[in-house]
Amino acid sequence: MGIVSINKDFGAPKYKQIVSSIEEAISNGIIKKGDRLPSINSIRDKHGVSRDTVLSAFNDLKSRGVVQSVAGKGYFVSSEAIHVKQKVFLLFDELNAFKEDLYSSFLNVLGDNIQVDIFFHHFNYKLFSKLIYDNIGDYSYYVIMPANLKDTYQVIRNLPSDKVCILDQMHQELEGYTAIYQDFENDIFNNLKKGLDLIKKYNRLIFVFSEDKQPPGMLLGFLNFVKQFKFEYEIIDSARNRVPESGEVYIIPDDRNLIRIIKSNKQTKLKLGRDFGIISYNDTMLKEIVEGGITAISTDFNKMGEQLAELVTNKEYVQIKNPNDLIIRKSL
Amino acid sequence: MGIVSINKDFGAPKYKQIVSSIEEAISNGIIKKGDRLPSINSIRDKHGVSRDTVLSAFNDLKSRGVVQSVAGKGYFVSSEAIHVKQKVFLLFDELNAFKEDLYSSFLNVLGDNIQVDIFFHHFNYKLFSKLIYDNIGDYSYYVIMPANLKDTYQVIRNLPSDKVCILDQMHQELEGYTAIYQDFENDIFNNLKKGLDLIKKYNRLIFVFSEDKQPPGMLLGFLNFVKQFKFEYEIIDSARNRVPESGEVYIIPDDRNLIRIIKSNKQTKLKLGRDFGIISYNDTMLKEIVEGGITAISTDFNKMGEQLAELVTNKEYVQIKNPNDLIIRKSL
DNA sequence: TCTAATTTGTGCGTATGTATG
DNA sequence: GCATACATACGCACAAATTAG
Repeated sequence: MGIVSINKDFGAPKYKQIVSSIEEAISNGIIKKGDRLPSINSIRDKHGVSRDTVLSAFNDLKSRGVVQSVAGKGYFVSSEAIHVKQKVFLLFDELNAFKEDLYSSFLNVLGDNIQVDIFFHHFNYKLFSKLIYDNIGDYSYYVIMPANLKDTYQVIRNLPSDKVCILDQMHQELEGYTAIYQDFENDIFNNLKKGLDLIKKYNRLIFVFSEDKQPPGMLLGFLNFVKQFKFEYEIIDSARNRVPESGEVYIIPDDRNLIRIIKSNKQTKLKLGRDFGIISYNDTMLKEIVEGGITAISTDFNKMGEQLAELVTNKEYVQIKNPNDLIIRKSL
Repeated sequence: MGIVSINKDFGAPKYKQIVSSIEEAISNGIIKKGDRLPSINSIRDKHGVSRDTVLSAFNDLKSRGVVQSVAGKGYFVSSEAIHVKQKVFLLFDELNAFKEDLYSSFLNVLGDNIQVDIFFHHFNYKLFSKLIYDNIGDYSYYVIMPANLKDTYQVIRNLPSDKVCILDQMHQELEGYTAIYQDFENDIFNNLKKGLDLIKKYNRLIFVFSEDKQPPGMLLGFLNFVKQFKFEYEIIDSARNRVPESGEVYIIPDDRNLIRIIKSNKQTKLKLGRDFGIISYNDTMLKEIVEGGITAISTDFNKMGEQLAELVTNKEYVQIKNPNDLIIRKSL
């Protein structure tokens, strides 16, 4: 295989494709400072392009100080400092408050010369698939939050696997990819266990769980917990029209349901954190002060954003479990 | 046989026949993503139509994201999703909680066959400018939130003015454009006036105003109010290290400062809504329940999203002042 | 390095049919 | 019947990008 490749990217001019394939070879360490580039004529013959096309590519690199030419000898790499402008494809499920932290810490750690484009699939497989197919080859890195969509591997495998990072929810079929994920099953189990003493004040756990939005691991972890510690429990998919009763603890991943419960409790005389409890999911600033503080099981979205930025810049192959913690406040 | 055929359908305009024959070729798999379309001139010669006719057909496909053009090379199929009838370019300032309502009601009213791409300029003029220049001609409608960036007209005037809507903050230089805006100066004045009886319980107004993020009209409206009703006042740019004192009312556009004030008040014995007051800006769900309810001056973001969707589908030329209201809760 | 061919991008002028009031 | 606006269609000219020889 040669260093240069042309016609991977249909839209780009040929000379730019030559430039970027050489830049890539340098950044991957295939060619190093002092190495000779293939001659102009050899590239012309091998790829069937005009001599001028190769020349304009080399001139581009030369004007930027990446290569130097020596008459009668050839072109040589003179600097490995290529400022490849990176573009990152960031595919979220939906827009919501706690992505603010993730996104802004991601951008802060990334440099200014990296462009990030955001997309949302809204839990719609066809849209998910279209967004990825339409953008194959256009980005230097793909960050994908598959949420609980199934069969995403069928789409994702069309991307270069060294340029993909799976975010938040991990699926078996995607095991081979770089990922920053939450281990929902163990996290909810361990964090409930961590709050066991406080939960024991109550006698009944209500999990507000929607199959469409929440990951299945959450449910499994919850069920493990109630079985192991022999709690009475109930699973409901919405808190609409639900009025809390004494001795109940609500575990609420979705903020709309959180508000429903708190508002409907205004009718009762129950005191939150004494007569009934709430454990929320995904911490946001406002939860620090709502009703004196809402207890939350939450991953550290700032940390997730920072680590993601490091992955994008360093292109390591790793699977990172993002830390998750129980933040105890007055609602429990 | 060529890909394009004209005069099968005598009723339809020629450019639309070209569009649909290309769509048909894509859906039949005759041309695929990455393939080059016949050149404009070749279609003109082959079918004896004007160059302009072919061009308007290609522009239609381009604005829908089906094809992309590369100057000097040709038109290339970039997406096989031919059911997308419109693509909308949506440029926000930053990602934050209340945009959730705006965005989701916008999408709900828009049909399924309209694709929306979101971008953020982060109050950075160079980024703002680059994002627009990079996407000229690629969308059928441009929704732009200039925030308080200056000289945006220099960039925006390069877009077709009938395909642009200015969102939220209006500037004099952008007066000619379709817009859904807030009249910050009058809204803050009128809403403070509406809450006058409650504000009168206190004797000093503190406005937490940052020039970088908040629109200048807000400050003007506030100053009009304190002058007309002879309130003592103070303007600070951050609530960091600020501890509320008795008799103060805080007007707080930014949620981080809101939280700072509420948290720092835990040190004091002051009761919110009696000893000191808070008026927040931009209502979100959680403000209904924070500290028993935070009073907010807020525009109706759901309404804004709905009206925006109507504008995009009907392409009317209007300037709409989005309704704004004082939502009185216990914090005042 | 120069010239040429091809292609897109843009602007201007003109003409025709259709819908609207 | 008349005036106006709009979409459609055509022709021409020139600029800029790409590629080839």
